[in-house]
Amino acid sequence: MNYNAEIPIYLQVIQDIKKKMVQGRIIPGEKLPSSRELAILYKINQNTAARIYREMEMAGYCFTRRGIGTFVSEEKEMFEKIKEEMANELLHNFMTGMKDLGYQKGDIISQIADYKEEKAK
Amino acid sequence: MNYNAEIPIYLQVIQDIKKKMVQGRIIPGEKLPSSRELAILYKINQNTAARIYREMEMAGYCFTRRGIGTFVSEEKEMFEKIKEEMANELLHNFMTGMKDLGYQKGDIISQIADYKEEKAK
Amino acid sequence: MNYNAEIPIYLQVIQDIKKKMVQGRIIPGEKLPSSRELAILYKINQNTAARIYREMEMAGYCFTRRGIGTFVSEEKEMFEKIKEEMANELLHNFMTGMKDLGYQKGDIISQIADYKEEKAK
Amino acid sequence: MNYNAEIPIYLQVIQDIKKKMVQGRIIPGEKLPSSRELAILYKINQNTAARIYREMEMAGYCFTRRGIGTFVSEEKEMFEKIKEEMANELLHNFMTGMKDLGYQKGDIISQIADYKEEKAK
DNA sequence: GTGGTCTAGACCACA
DNA sequence: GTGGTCTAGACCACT
Repeated sequence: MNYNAEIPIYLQVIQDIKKKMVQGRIIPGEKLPSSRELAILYKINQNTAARIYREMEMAGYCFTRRGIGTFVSEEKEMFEKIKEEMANELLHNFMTGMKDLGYQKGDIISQIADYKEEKAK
Repeated sequence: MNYNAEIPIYLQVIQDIKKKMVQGRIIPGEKLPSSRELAILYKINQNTAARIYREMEMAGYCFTRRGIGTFVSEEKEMFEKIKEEMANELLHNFMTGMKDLGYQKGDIISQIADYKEEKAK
Repeated sequence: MNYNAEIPIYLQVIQDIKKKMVQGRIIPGEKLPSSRELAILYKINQNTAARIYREMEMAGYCFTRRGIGTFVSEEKEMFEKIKEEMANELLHNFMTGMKDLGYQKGDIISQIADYKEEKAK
Repeated sequence: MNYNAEIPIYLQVIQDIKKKMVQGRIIPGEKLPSSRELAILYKINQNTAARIYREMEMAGYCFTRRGIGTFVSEEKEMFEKIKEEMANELLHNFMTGMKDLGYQKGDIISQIADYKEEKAK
């Protein structure tokens, strides 16, 4: 994983894990890697890994059993909620940005229709 | 201007200036405020203001004449280029994000059609 | 038994055993379960179970006969002493806490009079 | 400040600060000590101090301005809420504990009426 | 081995 | 100076 220097690593990893949840690559109730493993996986420090799980737990994404491990929340509805939240945020940022640039909804839709994996910088 | 605590202020200001260029509120060749003035305008630190011009100059958006000031680049095509670049970046980030979440082009277009200034957090 | 994640399990178990002594559900001289059995009973680790008896023995609540088992202390007065100690500790903690919050004895008594199994988080 | 080894230091400090808020020794909107000062004040590490403010901010007790400092929340109602929460927790723990020991409401009230700064272990 | 806390020390962005 | 993040390394409680 390549980290964006502008955004805290722990947030980038959380984003990545949330994405995996939404995509179904991580399922409700599943055991997550131990914080030590997570640290190795993402090439980060163990403290940072611990912080990731701590924040995710506070957000309700997972829960923890001392000495056993960290587990994905079992509430399936949460996965849908995460998906919607992430989509809304993307949509809002995009639309606000495009309107600031002077594009109207029609322009935007046709640009999307034409969109073919173009590469942005 | 309200700053987002998560993103470096200098980037938010650069974004704002670029937006003004694209919208025609800043025109090619125009003299930009001194970094001291910029600092006051945006309520930021002078170091931050200096950094903004440094970065914008490196990106080719403006140039500096010692003792006179900082000026917007005179190449009009650049304005179009900036607009396209910004739009492409927005589009690419958006599409990549949405596809990561599992949305198809059709879903995305209909969501945009429904979009009505919803507020994301 | 539901364990509170904030407090060490061995302390929670000791508390529980002391409670049983005070309530008369464990009587003076009675043989206590082996640490293996204790571990199963409370769904805890054997090391934790061993620690519990070690700590209780140090406090004088029980004694161990090698090869035979661990027994509740035979001194009946101790049971009364434990009860008083626990009550005093509870009372002291409570009163100190409430006074720190600015409550006077009168307020406190009326709050207790009103108390009806409210649930704290 | 003497720390209880059983409870995380950061929680003990948060508790202490909350107490000061409730007692009016810290008022709404007031600037809190910088994390470096807090570290010295409480003889803890700067990271621990930072964590304290981070958690307090997430709980809504204070807010932060980068480069400026951390400030107590300006919502006065929150102070009352904290006081009630802390009192309820104390009350609940106390009553549950006393009832487990076999005391009835009447006994408890008379013990409180007799209470005179006795010292518990 | 697993989560949780803590310290020490460093670097960054912002004022 | 102020908040924020990160690493490295250590120790604890629990399985």
